[in-house]
Amino acid sequence: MPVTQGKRKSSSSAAKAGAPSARAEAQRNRKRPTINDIARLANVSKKTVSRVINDSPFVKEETRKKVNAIIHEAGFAPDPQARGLAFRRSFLIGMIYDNPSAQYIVNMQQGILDAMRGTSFELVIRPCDRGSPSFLDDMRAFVERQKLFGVVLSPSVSEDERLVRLLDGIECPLMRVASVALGPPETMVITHDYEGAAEAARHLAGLGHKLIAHISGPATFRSAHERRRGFAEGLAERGLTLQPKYDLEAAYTFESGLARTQTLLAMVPRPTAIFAGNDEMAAGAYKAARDAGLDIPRDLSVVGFDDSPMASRVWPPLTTVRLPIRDMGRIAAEKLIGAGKKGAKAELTEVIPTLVVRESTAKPAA
Amino acid sequence: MPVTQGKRKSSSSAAKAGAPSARAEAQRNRKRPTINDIARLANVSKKTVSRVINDSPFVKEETRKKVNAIIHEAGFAPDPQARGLAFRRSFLIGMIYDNPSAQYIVNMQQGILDAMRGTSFELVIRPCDRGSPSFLDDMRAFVERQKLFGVVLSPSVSEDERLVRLLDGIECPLMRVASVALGPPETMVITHDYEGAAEAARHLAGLGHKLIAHISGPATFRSAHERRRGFAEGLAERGLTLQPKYDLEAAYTFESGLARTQTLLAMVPRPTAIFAGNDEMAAGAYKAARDAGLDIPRDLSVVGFDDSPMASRVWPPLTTVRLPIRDMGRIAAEKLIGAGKKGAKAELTEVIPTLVVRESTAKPAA
DNA sequence: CTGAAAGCGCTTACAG
DNA sequence: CTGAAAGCGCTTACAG
Repeated sequence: MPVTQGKRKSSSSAAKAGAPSARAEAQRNRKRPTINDIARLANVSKKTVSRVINDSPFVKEETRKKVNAIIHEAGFAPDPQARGLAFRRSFLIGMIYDNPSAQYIVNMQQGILDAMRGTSFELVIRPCDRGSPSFLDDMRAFVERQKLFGVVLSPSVSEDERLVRLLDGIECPLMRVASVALGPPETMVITHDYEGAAEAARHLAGLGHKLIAHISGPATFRSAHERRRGFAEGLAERGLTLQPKYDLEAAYTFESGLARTQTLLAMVPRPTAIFAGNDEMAAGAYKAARDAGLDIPRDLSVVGFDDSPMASRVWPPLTTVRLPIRDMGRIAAEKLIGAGKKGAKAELTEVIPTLVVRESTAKPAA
Repeated sequence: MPVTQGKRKSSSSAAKAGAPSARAEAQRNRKRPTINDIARLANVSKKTVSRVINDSPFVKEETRKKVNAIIHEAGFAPDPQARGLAFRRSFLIGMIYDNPSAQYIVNMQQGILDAMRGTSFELVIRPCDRGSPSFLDDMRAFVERQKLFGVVLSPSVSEDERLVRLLDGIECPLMRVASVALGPPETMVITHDYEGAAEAARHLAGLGHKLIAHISGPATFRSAHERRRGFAEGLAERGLTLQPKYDLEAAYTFESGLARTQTLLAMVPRPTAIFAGNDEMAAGAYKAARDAGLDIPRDLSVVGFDDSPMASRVWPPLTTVRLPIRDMGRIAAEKLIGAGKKGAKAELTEVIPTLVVRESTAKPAA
C-alpha cells in the first residue's frame, strides 16, 4: 500500500490540480471555511446557505446548485457544535447499555455506526448500572447536558420503565431493542427471542428427545421469559411439555449454568437434552457434563442462545440460536434518524433469530 | 428496588425539601439554567462565573465559594456545545480502532470511560479500515469536523504512521496504545507484549519442553513481532532456541491457527508445545490436536495470548497471557485529559502482561 | 481580582 | 424564494 509522504497538510482532494478560486481561498486561509465564506463566494446570504445545508424546499433549484457547487469545491462542512447550539440539540446519538456480552455490544455499535455512515451524526457510548442509586440522575445528566439527538437502549436496560419515563419526560427520542413489544412500535426493535427458542425446541423434539430441560436467565430479564415461553411452546407443538422440575432459573453466567446442569444431571430420570438461555450457560453445561464423564452429544444434547464467537470454538461446536444483532443496531439507528424526516414509513421493526445447528445435538441414546 | 413513580419531571435532588431561591427559580423556568442565570443570582459577571467553571486562579476565594454554591444549588452545568464553540475545541474524545477482538474493544472503551467519569468529556467511537482508500480522508474529516479534544488509537491502527502524521499536522492530541514505543513517551501507552511472551517461554521451558513451536500473528502487526521476540528471548534464557521450522506466521484467526497447527503436528519430530500469538489461534490449535487424536496437555501443551473469555471456557482451560486492557484504556485517557493541565507528571505509561497458568500446559510425555 | 464588548458558526423568528 | 437582525451559551482578548 503506497504511503502518502511529505504532504501532511494537504487533503487528497485539495491536492488535485487546477484548484478554482474557492479552493484557492481555502488554501490561503489555512482554516476550514465557514458558512460566511460560502455565502460570500456564492453571492447569497448565509441564511440561504443554511437552507441548502438543511435541505429546505424554499430554495430555487438554480441557487441550490450554485451553492452546493461552492460547498463542494471549498470542502465546506458545517460545524456540528455551532449547528447544535443554534438547533438546541446535538448531532450525537447515545447508546446506553448494560449487557455483559462484549460481542453483543460491539455488534450493536457496529450496526448503529452502519446507519450513521454518511450522516453528520456521531455515536457516544454509555454503559450503565441499573442498580446504582444515581442511575436515573446520571442518565438524565448525560442526555440533557449533551442535548442528545436520541438514544438507543439495548437489553436489559431497554426494559427499564423508569428510564423510559425519564427520557419521555425530557423529550429525548429513544429506540428500545427488546425481545417483546414494551412500547409504541415506532420506539421498538423487537427480536422475537420467542421464535428462536421455539426453533430450538422443535429441533430437540425432532431428534427424538423427551426428557428435555431448560436453564433460563434471571427473571429480571425479559428475554429469559420470552425464551422459556417460546421453548415451552415449541415443545407443546410436538406434544411435549416442559416439566417444572426440569426448568431451572440461573443467571446467564458460566458458573450458574455449571451449577444448574450439575443439579439436572443428578436427577432421575436424567434429562437427555438441555436448552440453555445463552451460550455462557451452555459452556457451563459442557463443563458439568465433562466432569460427570458424559459425552456431548452422545449422552447429552446442548443448545445455547446468542451464537457468540465461543460457540464455534468449544468442542463440540455448539448448536445455538443466532440473533442478527448488527442489523438490530442498524435498524434502531435508522429509525431514530429517520423519525425526524418526512417519509418516516413504518419500517421493518422485527427481527427473527435463526437456529444454527452444529455438533452438540444428536438423537438421544437408545 | 423501589421505583420512583409519578415524579417524572423532578430530579432526585430537586425533590428535596426547602429549596432555596436559586432552585426555586430553576423550577419556575422549567429549563436548565445558563451562565447568565448564575451570574445574575451570584451578582457577578458571567465572565467571573466562567472563571470559576474553568478553575481560573484569578478569582477571590470568597467569590469562588459563593458562585460555586449557586451553581450547585441551581444544578447548573455548562453547555458543552457552547463551550466547545467558544473554545474552538469539543469535549469529545475519539477512540479509533480496527482490532477484531470484541472483548479488547469493549475493555478499552471501559477503561477510557473510567478515566472520563466525573469529567465533562464524552467518548465517541470510530472503527476504521486501514486498507480503505478513503481511510486518511475519513479520519481527517472525523477529527476536524468534531474538533476532537484528542484521540486514543488502539492496535493495530496505533501503528499507522500516516495517521499519526496526519493528526500531528492538524494538531490533534493523540495517545497510542502499542506493544513498543513508536513515538514520544507522552503519546504512548506501552504494553510490553515482549515480557508476556517471555513469561510463556519460561513457563514452557520450566516444564521441560524442548521441541517448542510458535504460531505468530501477521507480520503487519507490531505485536506479532514483539511476541515472537519475547518468546525467543525467554527460550534463550533457558538455553533453548526457537527453530525457524517451528516458527510459523499466521493471521490471528481461528482458521489460521488450525492450519498451522496441522502443519506442526505433521512434522518429525513433532513439537510438544505450542505458543500461539493469541487465544483465537490457540483455539484453532485445540481443534487440530483433537482432530489428530492428541490430548491436551498430555500430548501437546498450548499457551495463548489475550486471556479472552473463551480461554477459560474451552476444555481444558487455556494457559494464556493477560493484558490489563481496561487499565491501558484508562491510562491513555488520563494522559490525554491531563496533558492540558498543569501537573502533567510523567505518569506510569507502561503495562506488564501476566501469565495465567491453567490446564493446557504440562510436562512433555516421557 | 473583575467586567463590558465582541465573537465562535450556525439557526430561528420576522420581514419582504 | 431570499435576507438582515437577533440569539443559542459560552470564551477570548482587552481594559481597568
